[in-house]
Amino acid sequence: MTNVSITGIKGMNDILPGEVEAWQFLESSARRVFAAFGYREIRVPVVEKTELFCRSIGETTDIVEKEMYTFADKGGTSMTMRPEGTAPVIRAFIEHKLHTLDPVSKLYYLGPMFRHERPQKGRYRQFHQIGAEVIGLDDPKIDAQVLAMLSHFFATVGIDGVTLQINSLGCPECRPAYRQALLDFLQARLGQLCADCQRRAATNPLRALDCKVPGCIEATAGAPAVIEHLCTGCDLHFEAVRSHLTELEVPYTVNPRMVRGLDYYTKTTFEMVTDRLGAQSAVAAGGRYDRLVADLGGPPLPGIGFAMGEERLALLLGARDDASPRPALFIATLGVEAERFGFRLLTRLQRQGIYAEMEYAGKSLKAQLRRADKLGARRVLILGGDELARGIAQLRDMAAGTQEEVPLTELDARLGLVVCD
RNA sequence: GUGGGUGUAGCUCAGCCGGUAGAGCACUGGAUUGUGGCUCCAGGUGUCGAGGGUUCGAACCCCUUCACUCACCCCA
Repeated sequence: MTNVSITGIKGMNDILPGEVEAWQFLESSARRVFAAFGYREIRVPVVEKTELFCRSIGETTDIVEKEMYTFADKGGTSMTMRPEGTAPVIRAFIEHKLHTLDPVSKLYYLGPMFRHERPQKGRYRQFHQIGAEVIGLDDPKIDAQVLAMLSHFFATVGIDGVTLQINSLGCPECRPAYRQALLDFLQARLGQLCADCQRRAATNPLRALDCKVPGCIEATAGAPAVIEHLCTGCDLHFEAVRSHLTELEVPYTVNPRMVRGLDYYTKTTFEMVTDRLGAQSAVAAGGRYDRLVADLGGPPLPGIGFAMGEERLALLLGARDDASPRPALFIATLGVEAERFGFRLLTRLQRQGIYAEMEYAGKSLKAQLRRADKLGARRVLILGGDELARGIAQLRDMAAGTQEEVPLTELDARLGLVVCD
């Protein structure tokens, strides 16, 4: 209201008490699930040299072309707030030669990412991802295992209504031929395509397959699919992934039109999609990147990974029961003496890990009880001048509405306090 | 970057055809000078998002601007 107050930055949100519990639940669930599959956490900086993202994500992607928070530091180096997590993780992997410790690295990370886009539902400028990467294996079994883990995570946190879609993008061997086939197909129907798709035909023909304009969906209905143009190696790999998914009873559908926004993907790609997020459909996405480690100057190791959007997960989790903590004891006092006694007792309880509250503003007993009720306190200790004089306190059970007199000498035992302080 | 919607009390919102604001919830106090929930009573701060214009008079009409929001593009 006051026009002088400082507000937060557009698209960068505060996560308040009441919301943060869902985030903690998602993060602890992810840690537990990932640990069981052998992943270890890695923490990397939020800022990297700009070049890292240009080289990994691709110079001509939207992310690199117009969505990065890039600035020059005081030495003049171009720095960028990370728009995704895989590139920094691979950079760290290479820099610390993690492949010399173990031929296979399974890593996970979580934290904020930054993209300068126009915010909307499920899409923010600072958003948070939970991601995992496996480096050093190209066996289709690991593709299936990654998907099994992802799918299990959703089951664990209780998010349903999501579907796993998979596709294969081929490799540098089979992709050029496919790209040409698609290009020929689109060129022949250019007139039927929307303006955006006509542009895409020139820049990124795969995107035309993803267009939502009815005319384009119709025009591209018979377009060649990547998975029909895979080379033998990629085809065998994809078939093996599929059969392993069936063995592991991971439900999935093949979406031959699935497209990636980052250039480094090869072979298997996948998304966890939903129709409950407004215009956003992907809650998690990832794929194989068999060239990336080498492209960034590391050993020629294959990799596969995914990232989940934490805001999107939280939206799907929906409003959960308010888990605000309830005090085990509320201390209500009347008079200076009693207040002093109560304040000491309060601190002793808190030091022993027992959540206790009291009123600090010297209000009426009625007001104190009202606050105790609002906080959901299970019991209230009532201490007035009368009680102090008699060496007792009233211990009230809020749910039952009953109370009893407890001698002060027995108070510690009744409140579960260890006797020596 | 482009388009739509919405801005009125702490929150959710009402406010007709222009006559300078209301309800519910929440909060505080009281009914009960020391006993919560239920009930009843009382209590109010709004620069009506901001700036300008039309008018005797604007929350309402016009213009501009900002914020939020949804969607396009694109993506987790």
